[in-house]
Amino acid sequence: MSGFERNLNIELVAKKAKVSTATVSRTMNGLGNVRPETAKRVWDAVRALQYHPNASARSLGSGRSRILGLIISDICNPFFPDLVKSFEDAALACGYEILLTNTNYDPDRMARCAQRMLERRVEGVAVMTSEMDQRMMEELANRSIPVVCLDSGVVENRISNIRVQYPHGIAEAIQYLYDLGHRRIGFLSGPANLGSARVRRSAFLKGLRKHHIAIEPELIQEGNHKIEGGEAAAHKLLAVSRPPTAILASNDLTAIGALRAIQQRGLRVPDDISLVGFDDIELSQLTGPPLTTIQLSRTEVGQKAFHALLTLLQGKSQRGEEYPVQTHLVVRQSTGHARSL
Amino acid sequence: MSGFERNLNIELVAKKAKVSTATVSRTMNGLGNVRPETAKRVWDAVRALQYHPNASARSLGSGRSRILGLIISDICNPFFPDLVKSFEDAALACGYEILLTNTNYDPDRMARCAQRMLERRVEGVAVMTSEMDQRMMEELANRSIPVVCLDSGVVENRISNIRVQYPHGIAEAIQYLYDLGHRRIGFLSGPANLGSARVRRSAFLKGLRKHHIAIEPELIQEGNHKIEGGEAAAHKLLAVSRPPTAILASNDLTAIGALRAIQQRGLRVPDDISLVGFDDIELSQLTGPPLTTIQLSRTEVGQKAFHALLTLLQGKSQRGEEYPVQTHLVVRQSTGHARSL
DNA sequence: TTGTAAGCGTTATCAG
DNA sequence: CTGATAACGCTTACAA
Repeated sequence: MSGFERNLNIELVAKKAKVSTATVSRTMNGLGNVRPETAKRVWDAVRALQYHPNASARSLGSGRSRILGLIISDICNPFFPDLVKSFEDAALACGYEILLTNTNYDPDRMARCAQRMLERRVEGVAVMTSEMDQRMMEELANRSIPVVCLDSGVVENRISNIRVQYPHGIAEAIQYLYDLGHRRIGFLSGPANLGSARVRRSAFLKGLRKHHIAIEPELIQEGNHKIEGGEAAAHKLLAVSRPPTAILASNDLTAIGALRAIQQRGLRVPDDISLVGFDDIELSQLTGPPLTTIQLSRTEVGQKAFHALLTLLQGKSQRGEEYPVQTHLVVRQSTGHARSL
Repeated sequence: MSGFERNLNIELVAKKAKVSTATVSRTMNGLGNVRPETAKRVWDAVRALQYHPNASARSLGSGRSRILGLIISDICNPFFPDLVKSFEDAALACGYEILLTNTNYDPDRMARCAQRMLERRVEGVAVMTSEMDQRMMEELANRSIPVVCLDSGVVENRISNIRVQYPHGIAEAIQYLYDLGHRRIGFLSGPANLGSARVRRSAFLKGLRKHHIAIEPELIQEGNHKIEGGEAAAHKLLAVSRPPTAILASNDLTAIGALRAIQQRGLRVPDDISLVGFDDIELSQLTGPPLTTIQLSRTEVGQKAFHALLTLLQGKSQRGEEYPVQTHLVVRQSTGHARSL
């Protein structure tokens, strides 16, 4: 039952099934041009020996790795698990393996990620982070590897882009706050060096202008997209001479930090101040009070990223495309009427 | 600057550096037996061509994949990201690549995970989930692949185990509740078919016995380690004729569900009822009130899992070992004195 | 220190 | 429908 030959390979299977290695290969790859009887003998041998073809040899022989790269910032950031899962499930369903790498927000590490992708000869890469650098893009392009980015803005040959429609959700949020009587609205931005954070910020500014609300620099504070950063930034925001009656945060973690800061100062949400997050991570339903936030479906991003890649991979057209993903306001309990002064 | 030959390989590099392919290989692998001058020529060529060795060919040629498998249940379960990250960081630092797979709590999918591992010829596997099945273990054993499990209990040749010391933390929690005057302590278990859930449950029972507290079946309800399950189970627990004054949950998600149920019933935590979670996921600091919980360091689990594998991989000894990971109570604000009746 | 050449386990082409 | 056999790109004795 156990007791095993040194190296189980296609030849042993062929021998056992009394066919050539070519026939084993054809059978296992379902190429169809094998007589059913023969195929059965092959499969019996495969099962009996518990044979699993060597993926490296397969890649080398066929010239196809059947691997897709997925680059994210940090799996511990609650934004990513859903995205990873949906991308992976879609890819697996199409017979692709995933090479998942984390940049940890570090350009050096991003370079290593890219290198690992190249060494494994991935057939396409989804870059769901903004640490992407130019040199890496070139190396991928030189090798004709399709890429899909998140919010990069560029669409070229073999480069597609998932474009999150920030303005829509943010406009909804500002309109909602405006209707509740809020006129002084603060913003807790993400780190200035982060592309998506900049886009969120400018969508916010545009929203204010639409309502003819003057933009006051002191009402915009920079966080780091983490709880601590949001907490610190919110403290600054609350310390100004005329603090805002409502705060919009660049992501939910920032909002949660703000929630903490607000409560530390003895203020209540939403009675004293309204708070709106961004992303709608699981966590935002669980805070006290549950967070009003702008939803961005990570599942949708992951699925679209995969399909964008698949299209580039199978497509006759090399042209990249833009895939929009909508955002919209989800009202929960962290927002309410502006307190009359 | 761009414009690229069809297939960049070691031979092109050798040609450019005016050496043999063997020398390129030796240089890039840092085997040391290359004259510095020669090495420089090689590296120059590598850089100039932007050469990245083909990992598949490498595996095939050397007979070593340099890949470690990591099997988890579900990356969206907040228990796992920390574990994955610490395992991965440790592995990367030692030059190993990771093949991460999710079982989604599904035995069929677990089988596919195992198959993918086998095809990729991973050098070791960390099975951090309990869907592990016997057949898979045998296939791995047949191929002499080291395995490290989480809470499996078995330690054999080439099989190590990370043993979480549940009893310690649970005893601490019960002692703590006991000192606060609690005598009726309920338990929200995990799914009965989950190994680690069963271990947690029996550690709880043992803790009760130590304090001579009678075990009442109606004070033990089964959840599913998710929020909804905890919520439903807690409702059952609160509906009995003499409800408990304190509840211990099998994991934090369950406790969070319980928190919800308690509040839905107009009760307050900890004034009316005390609540203790398990795991100490990030989230447990963010609930209202912050959750008293039993900490289990996922980072430690991930690191120990990797080192267990490394030991098995490098070790002269084939013998598996047991690696304990301690748990301990973290008191926050969801626990207080038992309400006098 | 360097080069030559035989694998490694597949796939794919080409005959039969 | 099936079988030989030449790639695929690297590593690693073995020779020089």
